Amino acid sequence: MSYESSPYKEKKVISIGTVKDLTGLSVRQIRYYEERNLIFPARTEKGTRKYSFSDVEMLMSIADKREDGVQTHEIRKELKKAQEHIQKEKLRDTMIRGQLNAHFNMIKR
Amino acid sequence: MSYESSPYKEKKVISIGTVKDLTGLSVRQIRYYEERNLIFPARTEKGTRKYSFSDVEMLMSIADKREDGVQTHEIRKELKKAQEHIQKEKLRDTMIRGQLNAHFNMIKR
DNA sequence: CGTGTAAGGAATTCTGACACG
DNA sequence: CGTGTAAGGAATTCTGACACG
Repeated sequence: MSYESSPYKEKKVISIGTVKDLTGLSVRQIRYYEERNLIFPARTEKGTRKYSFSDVEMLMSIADKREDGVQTHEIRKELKKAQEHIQKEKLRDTMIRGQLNAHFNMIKR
Repeated sequence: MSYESSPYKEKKVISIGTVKDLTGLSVRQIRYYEERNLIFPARTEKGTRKYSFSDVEMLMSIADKREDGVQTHEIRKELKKAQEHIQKEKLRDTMIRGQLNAHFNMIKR
């Protein structure tokens, strides 16, 4: 109950025009939400943006919040909080693993 | 042990240039394999091709076979066979379901 | 058969900027 | 703040065709 792990969901392969079709947002809006650090598309060597399905979902969530009058700055804060939460979870997992390993090593020797 | 069901794998959102990068094939080759009915990209209203991750995987499999000297015509035949097999599986499932439903209905009444 | 390439045109994407409310 | 738009340029994609082995 923590990780999404479809290999396809995170792959950055969708160009901005397709993202526009998928989300109903304008390319202007899509680029602007990037400027506000809400999404982080990859770039090809030539500089064109590539989005993942995950990015598309995030954009739809942003669109919902914007419709409710939430400002990008607020959305940014929520996002940061969510990311910190994930970091803490990872750290906790790492530490539990460390403890378990320590125990096993004690037993084995 | 029958169906692939990631919602993302089948969605046609990748343009031909990205498919080229993903597969290492030339756009000429990618279009040619379509002409030979080995892949079936979608088209946008403007006519540009859109591929799914599934298409990308098929292309990689085609590339492997071509390297082994298999002609597109042969690959086409294999593909047709595989598709017929899937059809039969679906039919069998449908009939089993029908039988089961018939049984349940008998019991219920 | 399978692939490369040049040709011409249409559609896409990019950036930086001005406009508006 | 959030979004539209016109501007200029670069890169993408499309089709039909000729070339080659």
